[in-house]
Amino acid sequence: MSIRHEQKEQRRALILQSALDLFIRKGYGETKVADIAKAADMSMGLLFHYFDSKEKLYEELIRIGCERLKMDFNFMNESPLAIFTAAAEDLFDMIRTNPSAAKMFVLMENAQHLDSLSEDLKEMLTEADKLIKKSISLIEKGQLLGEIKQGNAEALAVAFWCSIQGIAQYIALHPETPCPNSMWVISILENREVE
Amino acid sequence: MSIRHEQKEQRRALILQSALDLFIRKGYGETKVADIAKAADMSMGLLFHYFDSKEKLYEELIRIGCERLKMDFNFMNESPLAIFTAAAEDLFDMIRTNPSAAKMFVLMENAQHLDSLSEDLKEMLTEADKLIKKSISLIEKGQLLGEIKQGNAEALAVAFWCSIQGIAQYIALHPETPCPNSMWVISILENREVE
DNA sequence: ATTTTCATTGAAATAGTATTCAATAAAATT
DNA sequence: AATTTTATTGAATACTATTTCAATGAAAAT
Repeated sequence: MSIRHEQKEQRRALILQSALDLFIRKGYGETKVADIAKAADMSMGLLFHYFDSKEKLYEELIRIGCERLKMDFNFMNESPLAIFTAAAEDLFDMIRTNPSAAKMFVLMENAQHLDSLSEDLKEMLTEADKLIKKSISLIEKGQLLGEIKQGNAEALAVAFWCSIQGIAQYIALHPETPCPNSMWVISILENREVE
Repeated sequence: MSIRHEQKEQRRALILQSALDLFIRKGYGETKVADIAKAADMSMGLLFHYFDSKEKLYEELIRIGCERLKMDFNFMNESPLAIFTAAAEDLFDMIRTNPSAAKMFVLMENAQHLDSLSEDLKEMLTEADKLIKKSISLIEKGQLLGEIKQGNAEALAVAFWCSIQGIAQYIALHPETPCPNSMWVISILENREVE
């Protein structure tokens, strides 16, 4: 059980990789099974030997994405701005060093708006929105401390997370581009008034 | 020639509006003509009375988007940072006041990665990338003047424009959310070192 | 009032895609 | 070496989505 077993894993991985790239470039619906098979250099028939359906393949990708991208930022002892700084650094490191992680990031975002998705998967995916909601109170705390600039806390949270999202998306689609510095998005939050 | 003529315009507008919303939420491929017809409360047959095909409908939206969103930032006399500030203000005003403009913004971004699109439309759409390229020299100028922080100019341009893109996308999909302040994304570029 | 035009529909035709399957070749097991 | 298992393909099938069309009714023109 060696040659076959190894090849099986490799092929599965190749399919997943090709599909991920196509899904984030063209979207789920415009990506045809034929496209994926072609990108992975195999017949459509064989692809269905590895995955029951296009949807199952997609769901597998989301499951992998959930694994990799799960991150809580619950360092209760640190200051709010330090928590955001650490989170941004982690994400940008991931985006910079691991191209497929950046792609995953985009996939997860896109998947949220897809109707035909099993309920348990949808639940996993509402993370992003929760991230914004969870940030609000942290931002308010930082504003009291004078670390974070004044303004509507929800709008600040949206600005911060969506900037990262937008940048991740660009880097995922244009991997050769120099990756921005994580501190640059921190300046969205940072209060630079002199007290 | 009044009742019919008015209704015709209204229906066309309603189709375009419904389609735009669906396209940015679900993507082109996952949006079925049946969905659009249902959202616009008419039969599929009638939809095809107004538009020759799903693709033509999509192209019409892009054409409208190009009209509305065309903007050069060629104020050669102003300082680089002032130019970026003005551009960000314009865009955020648009996003804040006109929900369908925000949606257009997202549509245009998504459309770039769509294969099946006539060449002339594709050409109109490469704007966004050009925007980043055009910004680079302006950023370098600002860095020399000390207005804009140090760092790779292309990466700064990506950070700036993609942040706006990410925020616009979120607001388009969640119109009830409070809109971030345009100055917040300017702080991505702004140099706050004391000279 | 009659005719013409056109908005509208639902169903039928067409086209496009996902999925299955029977046949084959190659690897593993006996 | 013979047998079983499984990877692989290309064609057949089932399914889904788009597009066309003939029929109907309502507005406009005569």
